[in-house]
Amino acid sequence: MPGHRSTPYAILGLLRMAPMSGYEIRKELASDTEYFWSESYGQIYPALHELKAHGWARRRTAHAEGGRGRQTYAITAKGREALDRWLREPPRSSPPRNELLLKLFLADREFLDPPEIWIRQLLVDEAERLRKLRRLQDQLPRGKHRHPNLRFWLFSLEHVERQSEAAVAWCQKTLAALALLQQAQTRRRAAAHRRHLFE
Amino acid sequence: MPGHRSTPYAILGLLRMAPMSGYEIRKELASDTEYFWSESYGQIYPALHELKAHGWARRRTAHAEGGRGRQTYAITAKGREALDRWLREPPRSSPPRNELLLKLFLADREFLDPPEIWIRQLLVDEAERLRKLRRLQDQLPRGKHRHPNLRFWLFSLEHVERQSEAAVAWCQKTLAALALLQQAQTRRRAAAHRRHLFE
DNA sequence: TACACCATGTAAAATGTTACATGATTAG
DNA sequence: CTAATCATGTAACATTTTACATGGTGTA
Repeated sequence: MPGHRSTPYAILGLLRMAPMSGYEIRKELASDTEYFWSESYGQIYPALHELKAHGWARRRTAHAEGGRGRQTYAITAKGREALDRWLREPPRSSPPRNELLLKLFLADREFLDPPEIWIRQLLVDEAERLRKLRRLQDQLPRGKHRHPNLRFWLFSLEHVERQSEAAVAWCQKTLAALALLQQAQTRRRAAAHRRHLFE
Repeated sequence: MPGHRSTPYAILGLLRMAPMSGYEIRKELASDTEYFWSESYGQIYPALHELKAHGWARRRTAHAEGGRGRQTYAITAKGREALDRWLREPPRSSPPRNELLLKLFLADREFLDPPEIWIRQLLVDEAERLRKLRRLQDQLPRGKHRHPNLRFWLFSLEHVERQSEAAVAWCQKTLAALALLQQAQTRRRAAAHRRHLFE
């Protein structure tokens, strides 16, 4: 497994919890880890083939001859070793890319309305995310979920929660600041209009 | 300019502030926007050629015949229009990918030391980032920098600042929780050791 | 029967980083 | 003279998304 790509390891990590199909992996990633990790089918299926080719996972074809049925993958001993090695390496952080902040940075004076709409939208989204997150945090400990390391999962969710809270607070403060700027702009324009009328 | 790639527009945005060379663009992106945006040379130079091909930027070859000298790019009227259109579109957000949180999620019970080291490191990094950020926020308003929209730049920096603060708080809380877990683990192991001795 | 969802996969395009090649200019 | 920095660029590789193709299974 060359390169320092994390996709195969993310999948391997899920397989260590339980044998799974590509479709199920997708679902897990779209629910349990949606706040900090995701993969598309275009990544998952090729990665599963690689894992099999490396002997890190075993494939079992459930019912139906000819290979079209459901394919379940299980981690192997070699796979466990590889996963352990990877888990011990320090996590890599990706270069920051936040298009909203870039657009704010590049925006022109007098360009107030679009940012206001985006930030309002972000506020709605983050508030909704926080609600879902807190519901999940509540359900997790008492729920049907038996994650091998619930405690660490909760650490991860708490990180996301704090990021979301910070985003909400920023939105509120920035919307207030924008409202003041808009008032000033409106007054300036009205004054210009009056000057125009009486000239 | 096909696709919804933001690189050419980020560059165009810088060119609207002042004509610049590829090298200078790199430097701006590595200082002014380092906290929320960056580009590598491998992106910048091809993008500049595309901008020129689209008539969104004009190139002037400074001194030296033969094309090897410094190449300065300036935005054109068409470029301004394109940038304006792009700036009005809502920002796209990228799917979340945080390898630290993924590793925590995948970690095994009893696997306490590596996460502790990573989080300690993150705490150091975020604290340093906060210091630099706050120094920048202080210098910006009174400094030599005459950004066309200082106010919005500060909004962006404030977003990063709040994210950093949230990260620092999470690190501290999580380190404390980990320390408790480690103590419990040590006690468990000592007990096992005593059982072993007296058996 | 039709619709929703289960399920696997590929190809192409888009996107991005890294390493390298090349040479000029400037400060000590 | 030498090292650092200025400066432009390309090729190879790595990564990721998107769109498409294909068909099964359960249920109203």
